[in-house]
Amino acid sequence: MGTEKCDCNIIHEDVVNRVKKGMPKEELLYDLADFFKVFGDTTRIKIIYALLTCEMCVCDIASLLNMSQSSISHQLRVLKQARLVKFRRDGKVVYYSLDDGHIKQIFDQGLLHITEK
Amino acid sequence: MGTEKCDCNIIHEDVVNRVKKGMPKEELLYDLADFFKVFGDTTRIKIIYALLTCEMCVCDIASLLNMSQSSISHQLRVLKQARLVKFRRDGKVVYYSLDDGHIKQIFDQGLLHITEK
DNA sequence: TGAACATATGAATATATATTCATATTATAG
DNA sequence: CTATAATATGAATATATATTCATATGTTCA
Repeated sequence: MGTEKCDCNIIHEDVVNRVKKGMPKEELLYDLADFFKVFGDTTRIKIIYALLTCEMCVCDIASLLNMSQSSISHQLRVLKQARLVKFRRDGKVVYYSLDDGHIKQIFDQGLLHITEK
Repeated sequence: MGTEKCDCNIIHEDVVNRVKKGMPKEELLYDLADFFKVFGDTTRIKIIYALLTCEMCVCDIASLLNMSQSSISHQLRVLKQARLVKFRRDGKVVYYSLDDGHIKQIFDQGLLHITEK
């Protein structure tokens, strides 16, 4: 070998091989990490929580979180790209709302973990 | 006011106030983002997926993922701090395993989202 | 048409974080 | 006790990303 990145011996080769077989495809794991990355930011978490109550326009979200319109808009783009929010335009105003049914359940599972013990 | 971070007008003050009331505490939202941040990295996702099958030692995980022992150890520390993995020592070898019952469900919800449509 | 407003976005900056490298710690075997 | 192996960890580096700033785009209304 020689070009192994791993700098230690395989202690349990059978285990490693068995686990390797059960691992999902690299790409799927990458996408999954990318998906959770979206939830890994306080601002985005707050936006999502707000939208759990009702749809809101960009200004309202900025007011609610006391943050700049620009930063909210940037984060809404991230949420949009992750297909977590959708929007509708009404004149000058753009209303954002949630576009995923799993969010609440994912949040609840997360809350279960952090409030546990 | 004047010291408002938000640079736009509140268009729907009633909505903002209503949503504000429903928002969880700042600290909880921060903790939740911190929790999901742990899942937002491919290496950690892979480690967790591996441990879903069975407990593994550091070397085995490094071999499995073809990464250095050090980086795996660093990431295991993150997972440990997030109370997502636990470990037991057997001589020189340290075995890691999952320490949370919600992980599988959270992953499944995430997979539902990314494989949808 | 043009002024005003809501939103979007590119670039710059600041900050967070993943990996590497070198080395420390802990345990076993001889 | 010493050499070796498995793991842990601090510091440095490289990379990702959140926010800001300036400005562009799109829409309404006078």
